[in-house]
Amino acid sequence: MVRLLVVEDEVRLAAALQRGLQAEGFAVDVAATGPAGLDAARHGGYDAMILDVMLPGLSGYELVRRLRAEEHWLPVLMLSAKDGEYDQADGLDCGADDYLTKPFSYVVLLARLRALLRRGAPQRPAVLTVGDLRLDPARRRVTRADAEVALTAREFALLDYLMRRPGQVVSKIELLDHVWDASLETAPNAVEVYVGYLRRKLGRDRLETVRGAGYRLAT
Amino acid sequence: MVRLLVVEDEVRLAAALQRGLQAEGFAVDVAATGPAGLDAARHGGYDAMILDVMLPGLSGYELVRRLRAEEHWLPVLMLSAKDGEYDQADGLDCGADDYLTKPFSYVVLLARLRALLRRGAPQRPAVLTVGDLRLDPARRRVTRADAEVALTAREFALLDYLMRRPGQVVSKIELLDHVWDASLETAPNAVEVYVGYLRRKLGRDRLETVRGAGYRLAT
DNA sequence: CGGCGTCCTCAGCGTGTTCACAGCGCCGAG
DNA sequence: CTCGGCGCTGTGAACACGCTGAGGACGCCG
Repeated sequence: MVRLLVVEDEVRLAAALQRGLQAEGFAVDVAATGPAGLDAARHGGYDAMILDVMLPGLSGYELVRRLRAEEHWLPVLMLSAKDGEYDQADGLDCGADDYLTKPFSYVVLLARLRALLRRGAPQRPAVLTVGDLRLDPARRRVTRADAEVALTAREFALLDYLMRRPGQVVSKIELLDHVWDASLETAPNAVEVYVGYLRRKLGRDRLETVRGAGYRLAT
Repeated sequence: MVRLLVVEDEVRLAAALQRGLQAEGFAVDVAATGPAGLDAARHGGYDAMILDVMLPGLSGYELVRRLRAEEHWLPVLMLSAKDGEYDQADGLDCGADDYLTKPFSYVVLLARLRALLRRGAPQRPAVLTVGDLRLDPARRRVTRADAEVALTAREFALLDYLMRRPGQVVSKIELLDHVWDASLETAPNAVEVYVGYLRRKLGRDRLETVRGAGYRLAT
């Protein structure tokens, strides 16, 4: 499953992109602001990003620059209403991999996107990393300090969810909603049980419990 | 009808903005000082605010910070003569949604404003900061002078409520209503007890008691 | 059909949290 | 100075929360 991040503040365009790309078989997440996009790109384990230049909070240019400065090599396809030579040059200079001006043909977008994915990013780690924990969503593999850890489906889903929110407190209800899908039918105790399993396999202190609030993955 | 609030003390610029934006079909009110702007933003039911940083009475940074602390999520476009990266970062950290440096192009202002309105009000609870106290709701972490402070659920909720109203006197009844949810069943003494706990952990002089009225978080 | 792995419930236990209580100190009024 | 009221705090008991081992239900595979 190829995972894409669309950073676009115009709601209709974002929704259209999401629908279209999902129909092509991509998993698509959308961020609506510069800061939100930067954060998602940092931690989300995406295969590529489609990035608008005009964003609230942080421009697309600045977003790519910061991303590259932090040595994230995620392929970036920039979208812009401007079409001056200078603007394109600016975008590419900032570290984008390709540049498309609005209005653009959807077919062209798809073609360029595929080209980008084919090319890939040389140094790209398509895995989530937190401390010495690594989780590869595609291969469904988890390693801790380079040693493989065998997880069941549920354990994997739980760890996956937590690793996408490192350092944040996640409530049991939230976990039931997103990892279990059926919060009403499952007792919150199930979460405690599975946190226990993960702790046994990953180390006692990786998962902090915040009494009365939820759990937090230590960064 | 889209309603805008312009907070700008420079009369000529304020008038020019008002005229220009009205010509675009917006309803525009102007406030000339920080306190007046804060008050208008609180109670005016505006769709967005254009906010100068340099203001008499209360800086634009501080204004946004207070607004966000009170959980008003009105889109804010900041205007500033400074253009250092740090100033921008400061503005955005305080909770502004976009930032424009003077002198700015009127067309750019309009475009950004529209982008802001398109997106609507953000649901972004940033970190609360009062003095050297920092409270991060998402991570559920509290630090005092960069040292982490461990709080129980109740202590955290109490501090959270007070930090959203820095410098204001909050009565025990109000605290029982909002932090305890069951004011009838709990004695007001519980508040005194927990204020005591917080004082022990955060420092004696952070929480002032206003005899006969309530408590106030020192700014 | 039996063995196996996974998922989840259940009940008991330890522990941290919450809060009532009561005595005391401080502050302001008279 | 005295007195009353308000707020502070140490003590302790009830309680809620989260952890864990045991085990039942279910599906899968030989």
